[in-house]
Amino acid sequence: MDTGHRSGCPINLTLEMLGDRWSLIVIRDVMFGNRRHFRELLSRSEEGIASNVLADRLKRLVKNGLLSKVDDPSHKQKAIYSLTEASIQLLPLLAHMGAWGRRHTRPSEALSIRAELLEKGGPEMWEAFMAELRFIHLKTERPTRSVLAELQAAYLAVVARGSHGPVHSEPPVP
Amino acid sequence: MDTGHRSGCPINLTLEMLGDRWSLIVIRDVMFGNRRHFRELLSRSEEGIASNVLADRLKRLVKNGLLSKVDDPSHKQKAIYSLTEASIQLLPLLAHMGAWGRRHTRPSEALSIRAELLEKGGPEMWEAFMAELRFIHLKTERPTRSVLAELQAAYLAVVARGSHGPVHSEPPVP
DNA sequence: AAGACTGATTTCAATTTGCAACCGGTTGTG
DNA sequence: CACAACCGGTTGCAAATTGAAATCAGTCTT
Repeated sequence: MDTGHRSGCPINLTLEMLGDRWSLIVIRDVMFGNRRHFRELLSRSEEGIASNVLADRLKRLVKNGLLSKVDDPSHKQKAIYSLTEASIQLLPLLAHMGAWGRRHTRPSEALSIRAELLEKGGPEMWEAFMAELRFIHLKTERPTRSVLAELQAAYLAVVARGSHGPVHSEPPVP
Repeated sequence: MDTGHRSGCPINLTLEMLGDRWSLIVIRDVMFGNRRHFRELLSRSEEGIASNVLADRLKRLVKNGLLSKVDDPSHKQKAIYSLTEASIQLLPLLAHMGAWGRRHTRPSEALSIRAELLEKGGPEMWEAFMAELRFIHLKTERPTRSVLAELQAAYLAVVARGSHGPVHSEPPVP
């Protein structure tokens, strides 16, 4: 009865699914940057993922139920990637990861502002964000609060204030 | 001014430090299993890390300030690895990871019980655990509550109750 | 002195990564 | 209609990383 897993520990199983250098970067870009197409994920990310690695990760993430893929009706060749309930529930994890990174690494100021906001907002803000993500990706009812807009506004304010990293019309993810 | 990093995003920097299949497993074993020596980490883990990979990860983790290494006075060749404040602060992350894995993967019941307890205990329990970890690894004052003992007891109770995975005199980490 | 135990290192094959070029089909533009 | 730009990938290849097993020299126990 070999399941192909190293162990049944929930932390280990999570690590087997997401424990590499790119999977969570992709999910972060979809979640915070609302990148929904292959090319957007490929070229509009700070980190510069290679196209073959991106293709492989998207395949894996879809297979593992962390992303869903549908055809874009407006363009026969386009695919739209969406978060699933499972990946939406990764938000607290990403928030903690951002908070930890802000304390224990040397992040750029501009790219930290969202992590800071998300940490200060706490679980209440996370719930609001998750509700918004369900609206965007799972077509549930539109919530009143837009955390995405709050984060975006905060980022733009920091960038406008000084020279804190690269300026784009469409900002990078936190 | 190339820092050698892909980007200054706190999530990315955290991923550069911990985003691989083994680093967090090692920290988990030190944290929840109180494994402090090379051999303990090598042979008493469910997942079976290879010795060269373990040696490399320990080196990296020490270099990055997530573990500290001191000589064991009782044995000239022994080294004792300890958590640092930075890695102790990874506890909420590991707790979330366990909670997510419990919901979205198929973990074994016995190995899930600690994740469940840690999730139910919430931030209050995490703080108590972190205080205990500071006592164990950073020699701060002994706290009254021992979360480690609570988790251990719960695990042993589940194992005793039925055939839920392997039985060891020293149980694996959650 | 024997033997087990310590934290590793070595060797080698297999896998994964990063990089660049490329692909056939689709779309918007002149 | 011609054509360039764009679409989600694929291919080929070198370099780096990983995994498994054997090995090592110093240390402790008996």
